[in-house]
Amino acid sequence: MVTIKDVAKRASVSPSTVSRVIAGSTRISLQTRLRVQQAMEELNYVPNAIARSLARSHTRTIGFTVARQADDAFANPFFSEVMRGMSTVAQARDYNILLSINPTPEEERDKCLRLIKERRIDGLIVSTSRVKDQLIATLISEQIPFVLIGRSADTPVLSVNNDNVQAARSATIHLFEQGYERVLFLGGDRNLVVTQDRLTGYKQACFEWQRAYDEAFMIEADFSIESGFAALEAARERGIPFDAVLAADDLLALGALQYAKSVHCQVPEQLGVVGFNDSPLLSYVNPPLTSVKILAYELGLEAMELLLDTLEQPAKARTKKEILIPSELVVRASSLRKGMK
Amino acid sequence: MVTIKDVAKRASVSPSTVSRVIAGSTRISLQTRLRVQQAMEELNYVPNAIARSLARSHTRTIGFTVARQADDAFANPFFSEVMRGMSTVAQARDYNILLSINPTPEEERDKCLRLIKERRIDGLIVSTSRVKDQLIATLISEQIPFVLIGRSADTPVLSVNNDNVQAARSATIHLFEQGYERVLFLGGDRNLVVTQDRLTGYKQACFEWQRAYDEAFMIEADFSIESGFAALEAARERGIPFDAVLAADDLLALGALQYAKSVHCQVPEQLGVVGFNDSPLLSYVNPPLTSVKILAYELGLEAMELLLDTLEQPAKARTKKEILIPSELVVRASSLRKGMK
DNA sequence: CTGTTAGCGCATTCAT
DNA sequence: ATGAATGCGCTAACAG
Repeated sequence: MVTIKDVAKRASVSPSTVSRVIAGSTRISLQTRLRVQQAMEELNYVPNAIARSLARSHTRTIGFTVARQADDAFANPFFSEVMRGMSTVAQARDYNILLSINPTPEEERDKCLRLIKERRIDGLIVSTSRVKDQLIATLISEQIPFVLIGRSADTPVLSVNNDNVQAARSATIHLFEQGYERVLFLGGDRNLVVTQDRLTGYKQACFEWQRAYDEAFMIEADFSIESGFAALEAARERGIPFDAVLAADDLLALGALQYAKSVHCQVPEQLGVVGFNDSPLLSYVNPPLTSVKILAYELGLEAMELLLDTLEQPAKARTKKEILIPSELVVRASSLRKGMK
Repeated sequence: MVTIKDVAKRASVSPSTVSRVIAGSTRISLQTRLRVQQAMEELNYVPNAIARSLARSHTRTIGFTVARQADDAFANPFFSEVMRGMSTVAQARDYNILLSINPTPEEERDKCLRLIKERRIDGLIVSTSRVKDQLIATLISEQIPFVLIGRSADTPVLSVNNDNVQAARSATIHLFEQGYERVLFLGGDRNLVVTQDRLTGYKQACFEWQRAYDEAFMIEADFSIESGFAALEAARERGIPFDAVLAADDLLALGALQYAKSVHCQVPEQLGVVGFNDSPLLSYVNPPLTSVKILAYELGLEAMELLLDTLEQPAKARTKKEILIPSELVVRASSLRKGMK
């Protein structure tokens, strides 16, 4: 392995001089700079990032953590897109990404803590938040630099989120405008902040349109087609009337479609359905599904940008910035009763 | 930050002793071991992985690289699943994963090389291979430990692959069995080894069933619905007759479905369609799409296992092991002319 | 502008 | 079984 010493020798300077040209110090004569650079090239020298990290006590690598529980998620392209976004700016700003996929929130918490304490990462991007999020609480109390993709329900933190409330509200109103009377909210895990926010938006729309809201209108399900199906079946059995469904995820929405088929109920004529995430194949299901498109790539991008800014200028970190990324309702047949738009 | 010295002091031993109990050395009296362990806990000590890496000259982190070009790919859950698989064994064996997403093969090559030379990673998992793959060639000549997910067209390397040839063969035969006469191969980038292997399987089936094969039967497209659509339209315009399509990807297959719809051609009656990857929503498109299910999770898992084994026992690395993961044809309506199975 | 010195936190000889 | 000494490769005062 070729080290800084080898370069120094070849350029007939001291190691510190080499270190300086690597760091791009200005107080170096053009002469020696050139000589050193040449030596580096001739020797094919690449600085050892580990040694560097040890000396400077930071690593230029960012952790990205996913609690695999919250992931229908990891099965849909959402995370891939987030990663692409993060990667783009990481690349541009010369950072690396360390991936941490964990089966449970507990393991996630321990793993992240360890990564930090081991000094493997300088900061963290967290991808899902629950109501009393252990990870976030720990991160705060340990003063670990991080940004959340999503929203923190408890303490304000640096975060970039999509406008779930607004999006759910628009989607619901869209259904009302299409003439649906009783919209059900078909949500995922109640403890996820996303679910809560979407529910809030839904309620808000109900309120604005002066539609009755009842606890029974919120039905909870896992993020799966089967679960969505089952939830609606259960709702019907309990005698809850409805002619539309706002699903907090496309899989759930698909479950609603399945349900409709099973009870010979026409979509969109007798049942309107809207999903979340705008999964790629959605235009090809039958009927094509209306869905809220979320800009996952942008979420990842902004999150990384925010974190790196914070890391590089700790002073600015005082204000707990919260970035909001707008989403878009992609209207397709499954919610178009009036054939309009 | 609490270091090994702090622990040493508190346990009234030397730093090297602490280092030994961390490493699990046997030549340590139970007494002192206990004392040290207690001190570590009391101080909440976690070894600095960077310092450790520098001293031992390896990092216990593995790079995972994706050339974003080959990725329809990154848009479908394939990569997510691969990562989950990798992550599972990494976690179990106490390794970390460094993510590298690159826009082009060239940048990918440079980035990976750099990660290695910077000593950030001990080894690499590569996710797509092309015909004269620059990355792989470089990796070999630089003697960098890596395993390929896929197959190397040029030199034998450590790899874990799914049985593309066999899978394509079975899928094609399935179409023949269903009574289709002229099946077209709708492939992605010709330079991808996957494409080639699937084409080989397709040809093999043609040969076995004594069907004519012509270069014109292989049509190339990007990994997108539109491109698949366009490719079939072009084929028809060129007067190539066909009544079935084996698509090397689900998106392409969907393009075929679109095409069929546009020319009022019934699927599966007048056109049989089979895809690859078994994307989650496929059962819900119309008609439900037959597709080859690939065990991406297993691919990632085996790849990581293989790489770590190699890293930890360099001796075994001599034989260029190639693991094959079987896939499964999931038959749905889009290819079921005879209503059988 | 450049060289010298002293760590960064840990692992690993070599003694004892 | 344990301690002292040295080095991993680089950065960062401190001199000059």
